[in-house]
Amino acid sequence: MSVVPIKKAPEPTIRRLPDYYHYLKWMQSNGREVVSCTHIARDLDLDPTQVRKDLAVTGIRGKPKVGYLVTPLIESIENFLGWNNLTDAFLVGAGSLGTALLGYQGFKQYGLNIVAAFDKDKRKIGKKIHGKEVLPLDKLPGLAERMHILIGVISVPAESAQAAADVMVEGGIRAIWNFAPVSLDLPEDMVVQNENLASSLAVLSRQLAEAVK
Amino acid sequence: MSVVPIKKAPEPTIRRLPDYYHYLKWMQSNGREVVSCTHIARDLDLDPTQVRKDLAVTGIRGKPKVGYLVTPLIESIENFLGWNNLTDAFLVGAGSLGTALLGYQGFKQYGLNIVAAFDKDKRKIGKKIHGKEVLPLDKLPGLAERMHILIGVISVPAESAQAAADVMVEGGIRAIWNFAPVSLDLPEDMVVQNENLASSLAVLSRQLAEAVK
DNA sequence: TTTCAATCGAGAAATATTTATCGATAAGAA
DNA sequence: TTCTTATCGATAAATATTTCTCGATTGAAA
Repeated sequence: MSVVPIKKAPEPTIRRLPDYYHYLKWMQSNGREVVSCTHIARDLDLDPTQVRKDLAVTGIRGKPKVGYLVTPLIESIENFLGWNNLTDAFLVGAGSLGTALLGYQGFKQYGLNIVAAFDKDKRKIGKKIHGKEVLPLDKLPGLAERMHILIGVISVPAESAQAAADVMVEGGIRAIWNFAPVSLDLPEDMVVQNENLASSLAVLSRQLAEAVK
Repeated sequence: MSVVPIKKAPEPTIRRLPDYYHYLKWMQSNGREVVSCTHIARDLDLDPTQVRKDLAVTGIRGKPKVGYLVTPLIESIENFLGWNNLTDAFLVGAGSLGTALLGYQGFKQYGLNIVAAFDKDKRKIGKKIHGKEVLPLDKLPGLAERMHILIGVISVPAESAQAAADVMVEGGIRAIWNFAPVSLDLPEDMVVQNENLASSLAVLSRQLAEAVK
């Protein structure tokens, strides 16, 4: 009965939004001021109607014969994805993957700011990685609560992932970006995204097998 | 008219296969010999029928009342995904992401073996990263052809990605795993998987926004 | 001013994917 | 042996997503 301000969009659409975003940023840096779905579709190898529907979920409206104004469209996507303001996050697992994630500056562009790293390995604790100190894992709940951290990144081996997730839940974290290849057992109201390099590789392998058969 | 040995499976199914695979490996290491879709579904939070259909694409057959034998099921998935034998790959872009990918031992489990890295930056050329020498980019086509390399990994910044892809095409590479946030313009018969961290982050951001609204 | 072409937005149709239903089968208990 | 239960495989139904169609709108050219 209540008005729902955030209507749910299809996941495939949300997944394509960053592609549009990068494309539009590119257009913008080239001085382009307007762009139509037809062109976006051609360049990104998609269906024009699909592009139109995808962009529509962000609330933007285009003009017939012209298309969309690039800058407002970018803002609309940023706003829809919450990429216009930084959200602080904690990372657990300062191994090679964790180190790479800590060093990747690009996340800021996507509204994610990893402010601290945690590990249970005493040899790693105290070290600085890309300017961020590695803290003992048992400090996470207290700090997360105090700093109102909402997002956690898990980059530990599969066998430690559930424990890392539990600590995050304890600290009041609401969303987990999980790079470990396991499915986490979490309370209903938690949000999870499993980042699965294996999945993409699976699709690639399969398509390659079909292509060279 | 010809018999097609490799039937095409839905992409969502292929993407879930690695999850089953990891789960089954875990079951196997726990000494489990049989497992049913019902159990897999419960543990992985999926629909039992969906699990059954997914596994069926790999060609396995289960037994009523029992389920599937774990080991043959694992082999069936490995076989379907081509993970039972290593495919050599080249990587272009020895920056921080490239370094992380070169250091990640897990890919071997997924049939991918990165054997060499390439970069156009002279300061990086000649260096060894995780035991693999960084070679000049212009050597790629010749080497790829000679070594019959089929898979290329792109971990360069967005603006260099198309050039990297072109070099790969020139060297006869057939499948590209693209970590740069751009859509590549490639010949029809090339296979591409865009690995988009931004996509997952987009979904995570959106779900978090909905959850805390 | 009128005509034309490009594009949007909305809704319909087509396709893909997920979920439900049901008869058949196999293992173990009665 | 017969009954019961868990599960499979196949098919049908439901849902989600993509693609198509078409009238309306806008800007630019005639």
